[in-house]
Amino acid sequence: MGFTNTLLELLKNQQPTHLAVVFDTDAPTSRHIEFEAYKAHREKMPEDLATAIPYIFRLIEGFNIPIITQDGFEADDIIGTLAKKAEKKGFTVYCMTPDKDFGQLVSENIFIYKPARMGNGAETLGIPEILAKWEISDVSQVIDILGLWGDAVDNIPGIPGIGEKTAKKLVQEFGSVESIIENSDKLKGKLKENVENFAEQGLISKKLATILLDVPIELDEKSLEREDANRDLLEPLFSELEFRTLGKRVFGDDFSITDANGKTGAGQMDLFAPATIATAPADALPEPAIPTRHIHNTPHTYILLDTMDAQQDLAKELSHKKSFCFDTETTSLDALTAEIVGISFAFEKGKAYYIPTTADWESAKATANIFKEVLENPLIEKVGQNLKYDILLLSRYGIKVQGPLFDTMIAHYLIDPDTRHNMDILSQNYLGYSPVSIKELIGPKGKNQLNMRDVEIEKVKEYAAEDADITWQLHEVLKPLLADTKTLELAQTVEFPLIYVLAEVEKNGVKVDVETLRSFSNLLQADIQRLEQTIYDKAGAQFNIASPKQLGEILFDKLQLDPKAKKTKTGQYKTGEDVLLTLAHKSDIVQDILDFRQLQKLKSTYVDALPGLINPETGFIHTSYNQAVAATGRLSSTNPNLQNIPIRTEKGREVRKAFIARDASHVLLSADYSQIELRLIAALSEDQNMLEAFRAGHDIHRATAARVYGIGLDEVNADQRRNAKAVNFGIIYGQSAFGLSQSLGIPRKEAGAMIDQYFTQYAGIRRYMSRAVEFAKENGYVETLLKRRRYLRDINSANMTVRGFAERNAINAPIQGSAADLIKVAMINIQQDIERLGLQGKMIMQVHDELVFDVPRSEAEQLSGIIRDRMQGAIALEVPIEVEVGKGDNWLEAH
DNA sequence: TCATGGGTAA
DNA sequence: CGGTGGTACCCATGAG
Repeated sequence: MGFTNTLLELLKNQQPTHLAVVFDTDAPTSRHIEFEAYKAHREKMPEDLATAIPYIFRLIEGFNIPIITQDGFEADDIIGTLAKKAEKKGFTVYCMTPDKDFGQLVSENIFIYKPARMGNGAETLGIPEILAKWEISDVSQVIDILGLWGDAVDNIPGIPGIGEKTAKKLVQEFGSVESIIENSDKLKGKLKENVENFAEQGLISKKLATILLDVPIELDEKSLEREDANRDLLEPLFSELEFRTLGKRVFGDDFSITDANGKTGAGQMDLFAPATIATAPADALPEPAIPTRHIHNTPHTYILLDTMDAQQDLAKELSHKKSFCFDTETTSLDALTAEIVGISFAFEKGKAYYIPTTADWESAKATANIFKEVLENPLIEKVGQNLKYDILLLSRYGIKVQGPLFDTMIAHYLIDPDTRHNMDILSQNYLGYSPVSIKELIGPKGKNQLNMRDVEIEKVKEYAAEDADITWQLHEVLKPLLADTKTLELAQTVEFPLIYVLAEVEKNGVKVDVETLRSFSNLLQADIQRLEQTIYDKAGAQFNIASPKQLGEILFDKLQLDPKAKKTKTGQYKTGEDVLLTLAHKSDIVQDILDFRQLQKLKSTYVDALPGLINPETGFIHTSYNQAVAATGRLSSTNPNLQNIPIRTEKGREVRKAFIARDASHVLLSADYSQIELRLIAALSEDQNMLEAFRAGHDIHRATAARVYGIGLDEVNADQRRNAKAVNFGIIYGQSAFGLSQSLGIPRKEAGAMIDQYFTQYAGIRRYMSRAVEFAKENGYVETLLKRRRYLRDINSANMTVRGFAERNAINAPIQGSAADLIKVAMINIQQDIERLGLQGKMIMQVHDELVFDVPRSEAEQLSGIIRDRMQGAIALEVPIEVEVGKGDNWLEAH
């Protein structure tokens, strides 16, 4: 589908006059001959391509596209050579292939064509885009970066210790791999060492990455001229593959599947996306690459309002608007300590206002309060980028923002969750406009970075007003895109209203008992020291146990615990928990090390870190929820991450005891969805057996064990239940038989048999899984109950690992994402009830399937009921939803 | 400051 | 034949 879609889109958008598809052949190329490792890599090409290729050829034949191959040369080289020749003849050339492969080729007439992803228009990458993307001054330097950094996909090694950032920096500074090697004396330390020791490898990598432009092949443009598609060939193919939508797109609505049964093989089919080359005469090119727009070459009216009269006039004007954009400039990124420096407003393209405030808190508050009425007006929509920040900030100034929201960051998160959503990138991509960088204003990150307040007001005005202007413009672009992707409703009914709830939860904060943590810390410290000593004694040496490097050397060099010890890619021994566990029987030092690690982790990450995160003003911990990072729709939590507080081990649970109610008159309520993901998979798959188990109120893991082992419910023993539980969870994530055997410590065959048996019993679930993958292959995305989308661009990849990843996501994203939908709806409804009823209880945490509240004892019962009802009733489903509500003085008791 | 290895949660 | 569930966050080390 990747190939098919891309092809259709190209034909439609670019309307190429000439087109060819280029393939590799089996014949060895110079790279194979010169570089052994590369050869090995290339020969590993998956055999399932073989099943796909017949379809591909039929498709290409159906579209009447010539195929070009050349023994001894790789497709990229052929395309490169032809592209250069075509360029000389005045053609505009589009290469469809990853940009890292073709970056070096891009020139005036050669572009990389990137097909549209849903919600994202098709792009052509020209010189400016490549330069910006790679941060280089010349397109040929793409291969220098690959020479240094390498490329895992194509098995190009690069130079060890040099990642993407370092590679870019070095190339910026020295220009090429050769020059870096020549000037290696200007480098320092390990970097210098690596460049010198691996110079040869760097050069080889560069050569491997270089596209050859001297393939002995002629450009016969006559033979590449486009011809009409051959319907007689394509129609049966589309029918066979069940490409209904595509068929309609190509042949119009009268196309229909003729034989729904002839679908054998479609499931395993793999349509890969070979590089294609499309050419069109230069004068027929519809749109030239747009030069980057920025503040200096774009007309704009940014107005500084520094008198109260002018500010009041603006406030009045805003009060008549249905919608406006606002943005605050502050002294810090932390909304709970930041102070306002100024506010900007925008409501028409190209025009914005900036209102500065003084450093004095009261006077800043007075200025902000001029806009209190419009900001609190429940009928006016507020547009912004990351509005949660502004809402939290303003709440500290006594302004309670109300009304519908439109957050451009979250809007884009719904349009395409896997990409980035910061304003600069959105502006570049959707407006073709490059905003003033914050770095230009306050300097680069570091100790010398200025405070927004230290910057000249004129400059801040330009920056701040531009921000509001861009955000306003983005909102105009993104809103229709939300509609196009059918996510507008999700945005307006769930994600945007949730912003208020999250702001509230963050503001409420969690109380932690510092004393509990301090004394626990001391206990841990004593244990850690004892273990340390034991380990030194057993090892016969003192070393830093927390250093994987030193630990590996002790275990495998000195103690020789495993002659076949595995190493990481940097040559260190692997010392992860799974590795150590397999060695536990060889020496009891291993268990000591594991214990040491556990305690050390607990102490440093939780016990000692949490007190430092208490806000001195409030005495509470205020985490920050990010609503736009997890591609499945889940929230994430930072500073601290309250979503990974230990619970599985005895000692870990101690940490939870330190999370307490705000005072003796309050208690914590913890409400937990029970097995929500399994219930959702049952509902989505409509598997009758699993639905029945839930409806009957059975323990689902026990019920599964009974089915898988073919025994009665009460005959299930603990082991069988444990195994069944592992399968249930494995299924959700698309775990393999190998994975299951690992996590259960049983032979792979046994695990495989269990999975087979599972699917026999729960045939609906197997059907759901293949349906999800099919849907993704057909549509390029999957969706949740509330139509939250996730695009899976790799779903048709030829690379088994990459494709497998996409396939697992196709199965998992709707489940995990629907669970996220559910709890988000519940959160909004609960918060509404709390406000409507004027309750004092507060929502203080969300942990994916759990909500925690800090409530007056007198409200505990009433709120428990509300919470349970709202969580159970969030979305009506064909499966009963169970919520467990617990109560206690601390989180552990409540959970 | 950055990369790496490791570990925690749902 | 080898590799074999995912995401997100945070910590310490080691070298700059």
